Amino acid sequence: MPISRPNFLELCDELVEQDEKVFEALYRRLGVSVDWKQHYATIDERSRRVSQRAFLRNVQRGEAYSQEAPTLWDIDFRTAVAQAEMEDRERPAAYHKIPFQKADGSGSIDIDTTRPELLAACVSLVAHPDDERFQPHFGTKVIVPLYGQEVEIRAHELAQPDKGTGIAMICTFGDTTDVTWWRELNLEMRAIIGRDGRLLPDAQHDVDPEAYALIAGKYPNQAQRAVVEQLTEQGILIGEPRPLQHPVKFYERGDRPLEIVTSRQWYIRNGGRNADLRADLVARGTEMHWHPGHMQHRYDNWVEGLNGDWLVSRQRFFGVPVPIWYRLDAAGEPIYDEPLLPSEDLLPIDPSTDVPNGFTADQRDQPNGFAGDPDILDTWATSSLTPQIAGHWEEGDGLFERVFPYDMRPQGHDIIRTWLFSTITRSHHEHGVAPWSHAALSGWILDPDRKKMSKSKGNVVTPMDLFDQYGTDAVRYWSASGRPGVDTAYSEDQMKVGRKLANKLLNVTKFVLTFPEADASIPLADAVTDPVDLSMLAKLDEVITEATAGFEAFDYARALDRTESFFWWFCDNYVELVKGRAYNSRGPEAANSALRALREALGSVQRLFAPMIPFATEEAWSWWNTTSVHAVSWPAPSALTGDATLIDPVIDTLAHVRRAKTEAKQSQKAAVESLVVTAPAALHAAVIAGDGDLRDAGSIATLTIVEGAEFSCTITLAPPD
RNA sequence: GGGCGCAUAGCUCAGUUGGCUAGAGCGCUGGCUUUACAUGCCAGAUGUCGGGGGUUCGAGUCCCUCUGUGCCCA
Repeated sequence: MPISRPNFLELCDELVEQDEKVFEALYRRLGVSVDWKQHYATIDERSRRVSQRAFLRNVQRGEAYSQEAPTLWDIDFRTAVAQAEMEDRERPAAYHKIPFQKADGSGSIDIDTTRPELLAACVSLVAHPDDERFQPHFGTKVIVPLYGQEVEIRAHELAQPDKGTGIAMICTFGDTTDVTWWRELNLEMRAIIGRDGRLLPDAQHDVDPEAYALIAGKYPNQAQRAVVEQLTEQGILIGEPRPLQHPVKFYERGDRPLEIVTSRQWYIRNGGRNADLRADLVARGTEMHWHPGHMQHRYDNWVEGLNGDWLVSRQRFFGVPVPIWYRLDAAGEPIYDEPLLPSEDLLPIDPSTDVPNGFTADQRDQPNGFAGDPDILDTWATSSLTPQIAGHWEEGDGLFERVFPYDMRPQGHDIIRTWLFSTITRSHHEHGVAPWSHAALSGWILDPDRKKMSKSKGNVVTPMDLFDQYGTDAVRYWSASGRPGVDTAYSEDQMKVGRKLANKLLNVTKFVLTFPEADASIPLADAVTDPVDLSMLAKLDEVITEATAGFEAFDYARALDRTESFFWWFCDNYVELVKGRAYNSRGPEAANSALRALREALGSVQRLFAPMIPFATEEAWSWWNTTSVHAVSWPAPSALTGDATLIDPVIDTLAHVRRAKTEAKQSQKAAVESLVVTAPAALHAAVIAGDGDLRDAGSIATLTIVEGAEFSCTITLAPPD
């Protein structure tokens, strides 16, 4: 059923609206804290306006241009494809050895080709200029088998002497090297493949029409069979075809090899044809910090390896229209050199329905009238403007001036060559700066076998089910434990660990809050007096410092790791150690020191964990605060005078006691008749400081300290009841 | 073929300018009904730090080389 572009866009908008709701629900569930009033869709009105405005500016400054040129073309999608969307795939092929008779009758020259079906498109033979085997032949002519056209033998450095027979045929066009040769050697055009992927119905000039009729209208692979059959029947083909594997260019979403057809397309200059611009864009990359740093190499390699400008027009329906019309001459042919541009205040426009200034609708597609550009801009041509779209560039509200250049672009490393590079290119052209100061590249989520997840493999896991099963915090915990830029294997085991962590946080909070609230009017430094408590807070200070440094270096995994290690130590050792004192075993002042320290640590830990496990921390925080944990300030070190290492021998002693009970298969509650700690004199003060807590935690009747070079404990358990 | 990574316990990984006996979690084994938590607690076993060479008083860490593996590009 035919449908107009506006109607099609309308249907797309409806679908987008539905999908947006699904995604918003997902992101809200994930706990992403963004301003939901600030959303946009890649194709909504503002995005179209910004995209068209930026493109028109590029056109006016000469950074965008249209050109009739050989273009990589997907015959199924019926559209041109940009360099960034191509990939090489190994495909079986076969060398066919074919002799070309010299035009002067002085013998023949053998060539090897994987595409004999393109003999009818042959425009030259080429060998390396230093190749002595062919030097005598340069400038002479040969006759193409079957089709009879005469072509000249040329020299070019890209010809590889060790490939095939060392001399290749140039066709318009078999591959991208053909395009280079064609351009640099100023060869004629003898194209035979059409946009539908079939061989054109009529033979090109100089090509024998009868021979060509046998392959006209066929797909290349069908034509190849026909040509090989002919070559064999006529005894031309030398030997059997020799199979080989070689890389063939595909559209990354396509199923059939790309062909090269000539068409008019829009390009944006990206340095692919200009070394100065290329150097400028590489320099933009050095203006930002890369996380991790080695990702910058990928950017540099990509920019330095570009071999053409950025093809931005696409022959598709859904997208931002190229905002251009063309005047038609008396014969109804477009005058491409003088495109008609809309004024910016009319944007966004659709040239298929809107009429350029000075024309009327009935002049559309009429001689001396106008025609709209039928193409759309590639999705990356709009995505490359996300800073401008999100920041309301030239939308009159002043937001852009406040947010641009941005602090950070977070994205996957697989789209450095597309999203990241194209964004830098547009920002360079439009604003003359790098669009942000930090690029944070995340790795991929791999399946448990460390394979990349993809729809085609069917190994994709969607998050919503995992949120239901393990809780959002658990999924976030797992994902935050993958270091920046490093691929992370999907692991439900890690999610279980995250679930345990969230649960532990809730429980320890509940426990600490069962104790009466200490008098908060007394400064922390005056209330926390016990060296054991001060030591714990000193350790916490180190953790806060390290976690903060981790975040500042974009290493959230490190921040999580340090916080988590401290937290489990805190629960299993510190809390167990001071529990008795908190229960008032040694009087209110001693208890108060522990209670203040416990709450201080809890408050910091909840804030340190808040970015990773936002829901459990918010819940736990709400039990004893009226604010949101996500709105309060980041924890700062307490800067008290504690010695972070003082508590270590105390915990070590407790571990010895626990081990003794475990080895005796006794409960940890079992009574200890006597504990003798042998320790170097330097550790005595620490053990003495922990004496009371140790007695409580270990149910120890008598604790004696003696001097000795090696730390050891002698434990006598009380006889069981 | 070029570029960039990775290789540490059965598994997933940490190990920041080289520095005591290489760590964690999971898993495994054994024990503990302990008044925040059995979604818990205590303890235990497991390593040629991929191979080789070099620098150094000292190398998982730095250099060279080889092997394996992954990504990007041609």
